[in-house]
Amino acid sequence: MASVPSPGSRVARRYKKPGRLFDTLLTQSTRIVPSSFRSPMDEEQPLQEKIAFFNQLDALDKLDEEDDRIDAREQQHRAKCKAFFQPAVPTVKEKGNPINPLSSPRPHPEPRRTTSVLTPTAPTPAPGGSAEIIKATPEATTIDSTTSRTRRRLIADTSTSFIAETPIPDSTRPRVLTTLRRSITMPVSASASAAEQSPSATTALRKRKRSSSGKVIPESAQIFRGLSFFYIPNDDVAPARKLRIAKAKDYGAEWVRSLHNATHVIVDKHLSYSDIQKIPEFGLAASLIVVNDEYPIDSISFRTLLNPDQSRYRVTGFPSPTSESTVITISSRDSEPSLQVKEPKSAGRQSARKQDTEGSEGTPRQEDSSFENPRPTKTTQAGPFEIQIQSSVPPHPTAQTTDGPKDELTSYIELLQQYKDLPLDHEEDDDIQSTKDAQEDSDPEPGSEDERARKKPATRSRASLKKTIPFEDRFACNRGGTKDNPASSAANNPNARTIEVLQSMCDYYTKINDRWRITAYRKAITTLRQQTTKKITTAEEAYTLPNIGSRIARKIEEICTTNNLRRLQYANLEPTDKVLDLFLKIHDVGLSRANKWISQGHRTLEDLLTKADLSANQRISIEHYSDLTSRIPRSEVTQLAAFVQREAFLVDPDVELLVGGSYRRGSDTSGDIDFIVTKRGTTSCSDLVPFMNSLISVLYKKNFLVATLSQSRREGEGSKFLGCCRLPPGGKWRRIDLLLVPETEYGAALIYFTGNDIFNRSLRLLAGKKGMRLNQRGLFRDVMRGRGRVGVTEGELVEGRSERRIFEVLGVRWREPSERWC
DNA sequence: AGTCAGGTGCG
DNA sequence: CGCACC
DNA sequence: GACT
Ligand SMILES: O=c1ccn([C@H]2C[C@H](O)[C@@H](COP(=O)(O)OP(=O)(O)OP(=O)(O)O)O2)c(=O)[nH]1
Ligand SMILES: [Mg+2]
Repeated sequence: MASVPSPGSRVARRYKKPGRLFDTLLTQSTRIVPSSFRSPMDEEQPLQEKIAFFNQLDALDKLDEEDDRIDAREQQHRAKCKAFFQPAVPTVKEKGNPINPLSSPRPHPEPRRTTSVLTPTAPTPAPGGSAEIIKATPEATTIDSTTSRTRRRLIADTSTSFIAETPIPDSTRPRVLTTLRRSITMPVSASASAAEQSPSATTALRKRKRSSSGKVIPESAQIFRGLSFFYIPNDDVAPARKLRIAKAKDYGAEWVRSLHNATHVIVDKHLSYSDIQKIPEFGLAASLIVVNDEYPIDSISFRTLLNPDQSRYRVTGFPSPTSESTVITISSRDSEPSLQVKEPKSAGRQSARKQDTEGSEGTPRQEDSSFENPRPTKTTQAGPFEIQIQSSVPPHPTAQTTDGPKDELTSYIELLQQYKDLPLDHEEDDDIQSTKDAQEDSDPEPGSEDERARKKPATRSRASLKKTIPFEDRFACNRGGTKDNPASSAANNPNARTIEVLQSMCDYYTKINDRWRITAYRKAITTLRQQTTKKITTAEEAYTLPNIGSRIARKIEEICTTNNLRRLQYANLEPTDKVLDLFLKIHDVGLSRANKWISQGHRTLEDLLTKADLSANQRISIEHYSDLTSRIPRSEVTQLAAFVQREAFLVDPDVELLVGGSYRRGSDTSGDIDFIVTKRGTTSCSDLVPFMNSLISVLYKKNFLVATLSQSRREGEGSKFLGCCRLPPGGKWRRIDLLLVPETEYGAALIYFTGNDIFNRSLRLLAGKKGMRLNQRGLFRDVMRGRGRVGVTEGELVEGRSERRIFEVLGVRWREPSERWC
C-alpha cells in the first residue's frame, strides 16, 4: 500500500471489531429524492455565492457538529472509561480513586464500576434479521422489513423534482433555520402516495434526523445530579447551547437563572473572563466553579465529573489557578504556547492530512461569528420559503460511463447489489433495476405477500440518476496498483485535495472509533481516487458515484468550492492528535490504550518507557519504534524471504513458503512480511506445528528472529506466528507473520493472506449474500445465520484448496493478486 | 431498520 | 466481553 | 455514512 494510507493501512484498519458496544446505529437518513443533497444554487452560480452560502450554513453545521460530537463522544466514552480513564487526576498512577476536589458533592466511587452500571446499553439484537439471505432457512423467510423498505424505495424512484433549500438570511438563525433547512417539498409525483409514507419521506429528505433529547438517563448515571449550572450567556437561544443545556439536564443538572443558587458557571467558549466579569453579581462566581462549556460535555462523555481545574476547561483569560498547578503540569495540555494561531483557512494549501492538526486546546473554535452570539437577541422572523427548482435534469449519462476499467466482478464485490438476481436490465431503458425484484422472486409464501404485491406495480420511473447501474462498475477493487502511487496519487489525481480532506474526516472518525463512518469514508475515498480522469466538483456528480451518498456529495462540493470543509475546523484538531498517532503505531496499542495514556499525561515514547506500564510487546515495539514503523522495501522483503525459505528447506524440504500480503500484491514496500507455510499432504495445521517449532528455533539461533509477539498453535485452527526479525548483518527490525496452512485450505488461506483486507471483506460479504461463508479455511455453503447474527450452521465445505475455484464458485472473475487493491 | 468479514489470543 | 491483531 |  505504499504511501497511501487509506486502504489496508494500519490506521485504516484500526477500528476495532464491534463488540456490539460500538454499534453506533446513529441516525441515518435515507435518501429518497435524488437531489436531496442539492444546495440552492445551481452549477452556474458564481463561486462567490456558493461560498457565501456555505458560510451562512456555518451556524447550522455547527449544530450538526455538536450533535455528532455528542454522539461520538457517547460512544467514545465507553472505550475511555473502560480504559480506566482517570477523571480528575492526570497524574500517572493510581487508577481508581479520582480526586475531585471541587466537585465533590457527588463523589464518584470508582469510575470503572460506575460506568458499567451507567451504560445500560442493551444491545438488543433484534431477531429476524436475515432478510437478504438467499438461502434462507424456512423460518427465516418470514421477512417483514422488506415490505416497508420496498415501499419507500418505490417512492424514491418516482420523484423527479428537485428540492432546494433556502439560503439562510444570515442574521436569522437557530431553530427556525434548522427547521427551515430541513423543510422540503414533497415531490409531485410522489405526493399521491405521500400519505402512506409521508413521515418516512420527510425523514429521508431532511438533512438529518436530530434526536430529541427525550431519553431518560438512569438516575445512577446522572452525574450532575444535585448540581446547578448557570450559563453565560444564560439562555438557550443558541441552539447548540440549548442542546447542551438539555443534555446537562438529562444528566441531572439544574439550570439556574441566578448565580446565587448555582454550583457551576458554564461559560461560552467565545467569551473570555473579562467578558463575564461584567455580569451583575459576578462576584458570586468567585466561590463557584467556573468552567467553559467543554466541561459538561466531557463530563458526560466520561460519565463522571471531571476535574474542573484542568486547563482545558478554563475560561479564556481566567486568572490562572494561583500557579500552584497541582502535580505534574502536563505540558502539552496547557502549554499550547500560541493559542491564538487559529487562522481558519484561507490560503489552505497546507497539507490537511497529517500534521495540520494545529488546533489550539482551549480555543479550538474559530470565531464563527454567527453561532451563538452572546447578546440575548432573539431570533426574529425568517421568512422561510421553499424554492422548487424544477429541473428536468435527465439522468446523468454518467453512471457507468464513468471510467474505463470495470468488470463485472468488480461490481459484485463492492456492492454485490443483487448479485445473483441481478437481473435483466440491460437495455430496458427503465433502469430500474431498481432491484425490487430481488425479493420478489424469492419466496413470499409466509405471509407478507399482500403488500408486496401492491408495491411492485408502479415503479418504472427513472428518476434516480443515482447509482442505478447494477453491475457495471461498482468499483471495488480493480486497480493494480502499487507503484503508481508516487506520481499518481499526488500529482495525477485531480481529486487529490478532495481526497485529502475526506481523509481527514476519516481520520477524525477513526479517532472517535466510529466504525461505520470510517468504512463509509474509506469507500468513498476509494471510489474518488479511481476517478482519475476528471475532478469531481459538484454534488450531483459525486452523488452519481458508488458509495458516495448525499452527505459526502455535499461535502465534496464544498471542498471544491471552498477548498475546505467547515466540519473539520471544529471537528478535529487536538494537539494530542499527533501523540495519538505516535502511540497508535505501537504494536498492541489501540485507541483505547493510547487515549488512556494520553489522559494520563504521557506525550512521548520516553514517557511511556519510563512511566507507563507496558506489556512486553509494547516495550519491544517502542524500543524499535523507528524500525518497526518504517516500511520494508520490496528488495529487502525478497531477501528476508530468501533467508527464511532457505532455513525452512533445511528443516523440511517439503515445506513451501510463499510470501503473501502486500508483497504478493506487488507492492513496492510492505509493512511486514507475511509467509504462508504449507506442505503437501497436510490436512491440518497441526501437521505443521512440529516443523514450525524447529523453524522458529533455528531462526532464533541464527539471530534472524529477535522477538515473538504472539504465537498460536491451536489444533484445528490456523496457527500463526507473529514476531520480529532482521537480516543477519544487523538489519532493521521487521515484523514477520507466519501462517500455517494445511494443503487442503491453501486456496482460502491464500486469498486471506493476500488481501488486501478490503478485498477480503468484500469477497466475504459477497459470499454471505450468496448464502455462503468465506474465511481463511475455506468457502462454505448452506450457511445459516440466524437470529443473533451468529452463524447457526457452519455450513458445508465447498472449496478450500484452490484459490481459483473459490473465485469461480463465488462467481467472481479471477483476479491477480496485483488486482486486489481496494 | 438492518447491514456493513471473519477470525485469533489475551486479560 | 473488550481490545488488539491478521 | 451508504445502501438496501
Ligand atoms: O483486518 C484484516 C487485516 C488483514 N487481513 C489479511 C489481508 C492482508 O493482506 C493480510 C496480511 O495482513 P497485513 O497486515 O500484513 O497487511 P498487508 O496487506 O500485507 O499490508 P502491509 O504492507 O501493511 O503488510 O491479512 C485481513 O483479512 N483482515
Ligand atoms: Mg503484510
